[in-house]
Amino acid sequence: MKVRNNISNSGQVQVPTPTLRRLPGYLSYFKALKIGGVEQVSSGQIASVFKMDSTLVTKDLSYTGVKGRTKVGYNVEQLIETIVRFLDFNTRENAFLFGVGNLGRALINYQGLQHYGLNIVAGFDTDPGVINTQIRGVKIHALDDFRDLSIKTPARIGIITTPDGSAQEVADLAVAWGIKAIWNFTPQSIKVPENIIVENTSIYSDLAVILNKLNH
Amino acid sequence: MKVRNNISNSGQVQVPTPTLRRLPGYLSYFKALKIGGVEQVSSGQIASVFKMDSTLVTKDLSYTGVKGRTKVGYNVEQLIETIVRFLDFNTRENAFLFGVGNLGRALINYQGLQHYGLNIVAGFDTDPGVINTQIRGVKIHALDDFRDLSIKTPARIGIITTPDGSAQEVADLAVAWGIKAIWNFTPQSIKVPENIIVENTSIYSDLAVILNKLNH
DNA sequence: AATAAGATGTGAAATATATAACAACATAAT
DNA sequence: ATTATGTTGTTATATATTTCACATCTTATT
Repeated sequence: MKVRNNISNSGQVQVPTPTLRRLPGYLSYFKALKIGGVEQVSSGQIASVFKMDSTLVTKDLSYTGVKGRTKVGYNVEQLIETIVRFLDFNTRENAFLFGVGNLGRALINYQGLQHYGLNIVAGFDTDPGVINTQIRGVKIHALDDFRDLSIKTPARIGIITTPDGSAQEVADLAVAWGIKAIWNFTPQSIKVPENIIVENTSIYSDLAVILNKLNH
Repeated sequence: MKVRNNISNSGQVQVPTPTLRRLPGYLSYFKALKIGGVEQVSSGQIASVFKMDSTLVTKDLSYTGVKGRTKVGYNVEQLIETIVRFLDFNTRENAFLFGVGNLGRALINYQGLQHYGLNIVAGFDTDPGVINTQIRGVKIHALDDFRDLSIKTPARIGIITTPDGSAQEVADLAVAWGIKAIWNFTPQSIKVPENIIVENTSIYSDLAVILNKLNH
């Protein structure tokens, strides 16, 4: 008999990916509540904002270990702290960014990522026009300097925002020099060794869903 | 007894959202194959590239109506055409973009969207510095001009790339003047009437998944 | 004090999605 | 021609996720 029950090998509860993907949305809402001076919030309120079932909210939150009080709801401050810690948004994780085009530049400029634990420590490109420039204090290097820099300032995450055609090439390089997880913003599918994590952020998937909802 | 069986009211088969989200990925791969001169591809090949079960690939493709040939596989050209039509990437859908910051600019510059059926016809902002400028032929207007423009050149999709705080305000305006679907790139949750479609593109969700995989 | 009402939290049921099993078939090899 | 093999496509099973039902608890009201 196979037992899974959301328990992984290490004995930790395996969080469903859909839950993991919803938590940052809640978090943003809770932060807005805090700014508005709200101290308590119920699963019903949350559910109505996100148009979902309130018990699903409860279940999602229960994974983080936060405790609510009957008839009162959850403490906003506590929700924020617990979720931030649960998602590792409080730890500082270094990342390299490959491909400083419009999207790459947008990501570096996006202060949000820093507040969510992601520290882009350097950018890389092949265009002499951007090499040695700085964006918000992040220096852009020639791709050839990657090896040296990855020794000096190691990073586990590589963000790929190159033109589609270069994605695989850059990914190979990144993996060769110690990147453990690749965040791929190109639509290109990337082949990596078994132990390397790849997360694809596909704008086109979202577009497909929108168009489908609009037309059907 | 409730019957769902993936059959919607209109009698059409309801496509699972996960399938819908995977199809653009396949499409990109098929386009690359075509450029490489490959004419046939099997579900097994596709599955190995995307590290998934081959029957799931078959199922996904079957929704689009494309037919493969036993022992041969699918015709690449045919796959591309069928998926493009299935996802409505061949129709031209107008969109307004609100908030011409780094991300907004990146999206307008991103030719990809045009090739996937999305036509950003105008940008809006409140910053006098960008109003009346042009990005790749897309004119940026004052937010106040939105009403007039939405009458002249109607669009069904509104893309929100404003600072978080303005998202709701802009969404209200967009809905008031006829936008049917909102593509929200801010982490802010947005309240809209029942009949309006909202699709949230949350970078933080992807980040949460990456960090979770890295650390657990 | 007792009762009512509104909330969390949990275990069971229902639904959705993915995997497995296999039949049907087309091509290549013998 | 016949057999072997690889591949599609479909039905059945397993797993994952969401919803439902309800017990429990906390506060407010009578």
